[in-house]
Amino acid sequence: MAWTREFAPRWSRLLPERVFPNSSELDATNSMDKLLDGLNRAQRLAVTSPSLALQVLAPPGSGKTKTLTARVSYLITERGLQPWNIIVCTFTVKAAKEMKERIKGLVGDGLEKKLILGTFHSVARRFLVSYGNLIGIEKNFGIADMSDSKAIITRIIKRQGFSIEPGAAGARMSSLKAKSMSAEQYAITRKAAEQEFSAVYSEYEEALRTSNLLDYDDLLLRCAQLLREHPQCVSNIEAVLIDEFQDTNSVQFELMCLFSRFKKNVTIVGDPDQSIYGWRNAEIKNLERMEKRFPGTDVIHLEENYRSAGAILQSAQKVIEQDESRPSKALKPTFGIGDRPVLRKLPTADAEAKWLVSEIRRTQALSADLLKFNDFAVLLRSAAVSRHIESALGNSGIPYRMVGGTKFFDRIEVKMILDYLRIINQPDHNDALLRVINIPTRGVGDVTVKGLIDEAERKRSSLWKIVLDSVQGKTRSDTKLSAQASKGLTDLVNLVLTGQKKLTGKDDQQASPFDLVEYLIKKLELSKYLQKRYPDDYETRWANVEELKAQTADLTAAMAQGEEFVEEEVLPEIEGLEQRLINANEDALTLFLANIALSSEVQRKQDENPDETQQHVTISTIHAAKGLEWPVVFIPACYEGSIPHSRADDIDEERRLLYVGMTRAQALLYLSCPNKNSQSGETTMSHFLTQRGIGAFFETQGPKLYDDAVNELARTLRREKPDLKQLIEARSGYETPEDTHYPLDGTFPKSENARWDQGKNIDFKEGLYANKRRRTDDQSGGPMVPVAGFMPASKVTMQNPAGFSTASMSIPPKITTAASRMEELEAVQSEARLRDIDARKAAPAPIKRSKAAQGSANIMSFFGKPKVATDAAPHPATLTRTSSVPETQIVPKPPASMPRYVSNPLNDISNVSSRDPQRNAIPPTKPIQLPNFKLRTTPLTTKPTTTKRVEQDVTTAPSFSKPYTFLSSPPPPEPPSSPPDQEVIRPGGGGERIETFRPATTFHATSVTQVGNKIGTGRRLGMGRSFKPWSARGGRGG
DNA sequence: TCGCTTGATGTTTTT
DNA sequence: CATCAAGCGA
Ligand SMILES: Nc1ncnc2c1ncn2[C@@H]1O[C@H](COP(=O)(O)OP(=O)(O)OP(=O)(O)O)[C@@H](O)[C@H]1O
Repeated sequence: MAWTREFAPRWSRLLPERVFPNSSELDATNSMDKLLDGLNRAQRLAVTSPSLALQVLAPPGSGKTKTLTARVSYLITERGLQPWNIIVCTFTVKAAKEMKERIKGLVGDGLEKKLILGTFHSVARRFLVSYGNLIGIEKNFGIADMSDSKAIITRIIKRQGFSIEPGAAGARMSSLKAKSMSAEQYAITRKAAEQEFSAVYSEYEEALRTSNLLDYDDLLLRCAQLLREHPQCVSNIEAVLIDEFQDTNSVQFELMCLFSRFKKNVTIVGDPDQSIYGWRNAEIKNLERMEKRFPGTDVIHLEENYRSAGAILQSAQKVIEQDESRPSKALKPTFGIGDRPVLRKLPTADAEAKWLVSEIRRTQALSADLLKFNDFAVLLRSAAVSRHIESALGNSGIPYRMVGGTKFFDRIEVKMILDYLRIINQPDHNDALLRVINIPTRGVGDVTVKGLIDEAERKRSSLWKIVLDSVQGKTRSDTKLSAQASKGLTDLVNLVLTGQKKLTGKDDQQASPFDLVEYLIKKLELSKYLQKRYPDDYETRWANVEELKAQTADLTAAMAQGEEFVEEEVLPEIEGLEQRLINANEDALTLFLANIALSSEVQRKQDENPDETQQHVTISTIHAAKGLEWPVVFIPACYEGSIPHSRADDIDEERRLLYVGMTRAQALLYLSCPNKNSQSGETTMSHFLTQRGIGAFFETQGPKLYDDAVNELARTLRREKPDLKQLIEARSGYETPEDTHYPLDGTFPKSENARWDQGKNIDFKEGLYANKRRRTDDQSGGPMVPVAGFMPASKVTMQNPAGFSTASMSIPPKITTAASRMEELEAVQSEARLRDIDARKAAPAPIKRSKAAQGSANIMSFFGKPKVATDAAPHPATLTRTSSVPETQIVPKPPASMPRYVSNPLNDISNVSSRDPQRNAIPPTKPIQLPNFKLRTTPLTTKPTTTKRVEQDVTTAPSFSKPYTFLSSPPPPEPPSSPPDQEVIRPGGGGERIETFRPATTFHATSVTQVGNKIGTGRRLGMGRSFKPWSARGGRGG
């Protein structure tokens, strides 16, 4: 009996069959050739599997993502599914972008855009925008980002006089929400002790409601609710595909089920070993739950690894195996064994950074430039440890880009403008209003604000309404306003109302988001405000404002292109269901703001031929590196407390994190551990790397890179192997062809004193390190390689002007875009920094390093590339979608030469190109179909006022051509002759070396952009208090 | 009551 | 470097 049950539905669990390939047919079908090309047998089976529910479980580098991509294409081209009936969910925006690109390559331009593809959150948002009204969600709901949430929580706790910590409360609420436990439910089951928390939870939800906001969890929850109550919203969905399934939480799982409710066609790929989001309530259990929920789920395992050299896999395996609860699985290399990974000990974090740079230089040189900057990544447990590395890279002129860390849109000066936009878009956004109600200061102080808030609370109304009423005198406000407060609020109200009017104005009057930003900047006298508020910092901050302008301009231009933006926003039409129409300007603003909230990282697709100058080393958190790969990977700071992180509560997850990091490497992997961290605490190497026997899997120093090693490296990377003669030349011409500058035991070069060497964590390594230890003597202390960037530099990687462009780029004569403006401003800064350096040389007091910089981001990527309108076929009407894609359509060939390897996984991040003239020149706007939309033909042109302002600033600063000269000349910070020992920390000096300058291309997460390699180093380091030698501040130190 | 300065404080990972 | 509390002058 059981079997009938089981058997019967079996067939119904198969895909409707157009082609039902068996294995012999697999390679036969012609149109499928391209699809299956470059896939192994298991992958092909997965791609063409007739099962409705399919799990592809496989270790890193086995081509899961590739397989998923191919399956999407297969469903479209071979199974005849319409792309708009397919939902593809990824975990990050970056992954979504990349997948879209890959699918585009397989199914041809256009189709991929019609997929419902994005992160869970963005897909959920799309549904809520279209159908939210069905469950009482107002159309213009905003998204509460983390700072919104935190502000709300803090406010509640403060008002109630509770003692719980806002951060913890937030995390707990999120955790409850991720499990669909509402405030009401929680209130019922709560323990007495949790009363406070329960109250905060309820009030938080209430606050979100009043502000018409959804937080991240709400997006998922409410979407699930929508689909539960109105399943017809997904009645068209024929297939659902999920990437990185191991990182889904239970609401996401439910969403997946709901999406696939009708056809029950689900493909997921994942790897339990790579589950690193448990802290965000991801549940690996979902794998089993899926098997239960979709009886007959097929599981396919992929085994071969196509990414990494064998030795890397072995070491990674050795790490992950330490988790004993894990079923044993092997990683099967398809490449040669390669060089063994390196596990390197160094004296300090600073030395570690310098060593890292020297290894980049060395490997580049010895491989005769087989490796470009793009091929290197530095992966970190936490962004905080990036500083040494950033400055070391910067000091040697290596361009880099930082992913993660403080985000562009979180910078206060940017956030401030955004908050105003949000208020204009949605005045009831209490917290946005609260944040800027007195910024710039307009005479509305704490007391007034408090009074207004209380009143709002009492009347259960929004802050905006109270303010509006009291200003317009409709209500005799309960709060007495001082004359100045009253005036200030009136100004604010007028500002917002005018903004709204502009936004909704009719036809010609209608303002684009870009216009609005300009309007705000002008009306708020932002420049003046920033100057006053941040005198030392003004240039940077203003540059950020300019960047925001540029971003908005990009958006505006993209929308002027028309359809794409609407297309990505709208869902397919479903009979009998009304969908909210999208097209007006207001929606553009809403979408713009939403995308900012949903993009921890935004990136732009890089042009096909990234020219050399865009090359950069990537610095990223391990989390953000998931799913990516690089030829050479460094994982510094492998000590207890960093990885596993001291605050982590799941050690296994930390181990997996290390595993994920290690498996990003294709050819070379370096782990390293400083004996002292930057807080000058002594460190113990991560116990993941000190297990018995693991030492055998690592080398203690960087690879020697003789020619056969380089050749193998080339093979692993599927690149052409360098000429032998070149290799020999490179080697003989290189000063330090071996990684021997730093003693292998982690002591300082030439220093006999090894007092930190005491005991505990060396015992087992003793054997390993013992015989090599005295090698130290050979080190006559040759010049540190990192400095090479400053040298005349004929030897080292001179192919790469990029490394030096930081220093030598010149500012293009007369461009008036925000971006170029910014470059000038940055130049001013470097000038300032120079003065700083001089000052410090004069008075060499130890200076504390200050924290890293900002980045910028490009929101544009959400709207597609602002390409010049080409001969593109006229788009079918986007709002009413008929099946505009003939099934017979033959899939266009992919770009003839799909490179066999993906040389740079992060290509898509780049933007540098985006700042190119091409981009700066606003694409010729072709008339759009959207009736309501006002065209801007020259959005990027700086307004005269701005220009003047900036020019003034520039002229008050000394000529800025100087810094560049400086940067490309011999290293100033320390006498070039100074032996390496100089960097030894003087006991009691408290000091690390003084930073010389803040490297050029710091990009943060979000950051994708332009500030690019072109800028003469914008960000400052070591500025902080010490910066401003000429200012009144000086005296303190002595 | 507001605006500004000063000093003390603190830092995982991200949709 | 950002945030926050405390304190002072207007
Ligand atoms: N059959 C194959 N032949 C050659 N190369 C392949 C094959 N399958 C995948 N690759 C390559 O292997 C690399 C890893 O692929 P992919 O990113 O899809 O792996 P993954 O399983 O998703 O990895 P991760 O779990 O780390 O995200 C890519 O460079 C991809 O092009």
